[in-house]
Amino acid sequence: MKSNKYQAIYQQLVMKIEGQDFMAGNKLPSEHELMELFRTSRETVRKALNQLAQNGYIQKVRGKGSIVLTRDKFDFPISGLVSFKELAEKMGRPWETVVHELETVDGSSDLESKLGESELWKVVRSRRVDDESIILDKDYFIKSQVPYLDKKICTSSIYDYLESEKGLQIAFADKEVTVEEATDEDKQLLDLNGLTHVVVVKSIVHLDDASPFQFTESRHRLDKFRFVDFARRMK
Amino acid sequence: MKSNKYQAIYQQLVMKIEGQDFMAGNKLPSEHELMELFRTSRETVRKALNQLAQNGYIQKVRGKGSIVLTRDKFDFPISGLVSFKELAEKMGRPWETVVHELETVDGSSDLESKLGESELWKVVRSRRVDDESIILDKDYFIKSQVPYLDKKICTSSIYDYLESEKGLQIAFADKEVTVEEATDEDKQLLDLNGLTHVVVVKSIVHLDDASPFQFTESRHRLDKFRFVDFARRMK
DNA sequence: TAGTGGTCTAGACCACAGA
DNA sequence: CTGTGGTCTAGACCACTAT
Repeated sequence: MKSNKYQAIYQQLVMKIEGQDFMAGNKLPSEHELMELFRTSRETVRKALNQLAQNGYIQKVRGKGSIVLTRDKFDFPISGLVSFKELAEKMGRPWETVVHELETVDGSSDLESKLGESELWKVVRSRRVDDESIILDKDYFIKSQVPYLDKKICTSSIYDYLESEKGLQIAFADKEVTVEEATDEDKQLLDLNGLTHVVVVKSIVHLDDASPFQFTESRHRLDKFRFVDFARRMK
Repeated sequence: MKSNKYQAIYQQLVMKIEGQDFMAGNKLPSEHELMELFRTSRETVRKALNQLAQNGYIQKVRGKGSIVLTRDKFDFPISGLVSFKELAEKMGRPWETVVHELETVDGSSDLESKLGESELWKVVRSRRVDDESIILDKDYFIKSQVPYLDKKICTSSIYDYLESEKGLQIAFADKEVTVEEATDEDKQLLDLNGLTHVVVVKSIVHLDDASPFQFTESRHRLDKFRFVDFARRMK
């Protein structure tokens, strides 16, 4: 997809690792060997290797080499930016989205301070898997960034629409995970089966130019929640 | 501390950002300017800037510059590797650690597959803040990596001991966050106040040479749990 | 000692934003 | 058009691991 040399090298190495051509526990070819193999400079090889290390494929050890790590633990990777649609497709489960609200609101002072705008879209959706509503998503979008929305777009994937139709590029998100008592709204729109609490993931999503454009509150049924993180000590 | 040039530049820029010398929303000096300012090459400046971007201090935008981000949301950063001691000190609260178990065990087949060893230390500790036990930590260390442990070390910080006394360098950790029903042990050792579930953070910690050496299960009281994540779309 | 990854340099060309 | 960041090169020296 990308013409970048180091990304192409990264992708080829990922395929070889996932295809077990390079086994976990073994060492990757040295930077010098990869340099000749891909007919490129060492810094370019190193960019690809750094990306592999950041994504948990290898661990680089000075004087030794790059060790391939086991990826078994990552059968269900949610770390990072993952939309419900991507998640559901990864799980290979039939899923469904129900739109409960789609309206324009004036942001409360709380939301305004986070998004810096007052005209917002409010979208409330529940997510059904195996005939149970297990996630309640409450999204707020800045209307100047997202002038148009309809029920059909909300039912499929708003992100797909924004990226493909509007050319908006999502860059990064701050997330906060807590547990709260279930509200009346939660009890009404989710199948809680008597559970008294929900896991709440709040996030602020930013665009490529660093401007915030979305605030999301995702309320999960306790027993269906799982979050995977890969933390790396950066020196 | 480090003689690396790019880390020194990174640290100086962090100080200037946190000291508001560079204000949020404004742009950092361009790479060319920083190059002359620090009398170094552009790639070295870029290494420092990439580190700033990864840690959420700036957002780099092609054709424009590097924008300083607001850090208000990060008043309570747990993302990454944070020991209970670091966390408690950051909160500025008086805290206490109670050691319930400290013994050698043969790893179950489940643990062995994760750590690849059978001789393990098992340490069970609860963490008290404001006279309430809110976290139950169950740690397993590989005995060949950590030959000696005693109650005193467990009461303060095992990590401090390992890093300063044994020279072990922690490199990265895989974490998984879920919610489980409280066990009898949870009810006994935590002040649950009738709560029926606990947040469970399981993690595998690796050393610099990529070998796993610790498995931890950290069980948190629901209402005292908070996890902050900073996810960045890597292209 | 030979081989590994870590840092650093001085240059080059490209893609993009803005006046 | 100029200035910005993104990629790439071909070297150099250093720190560490193994033998």
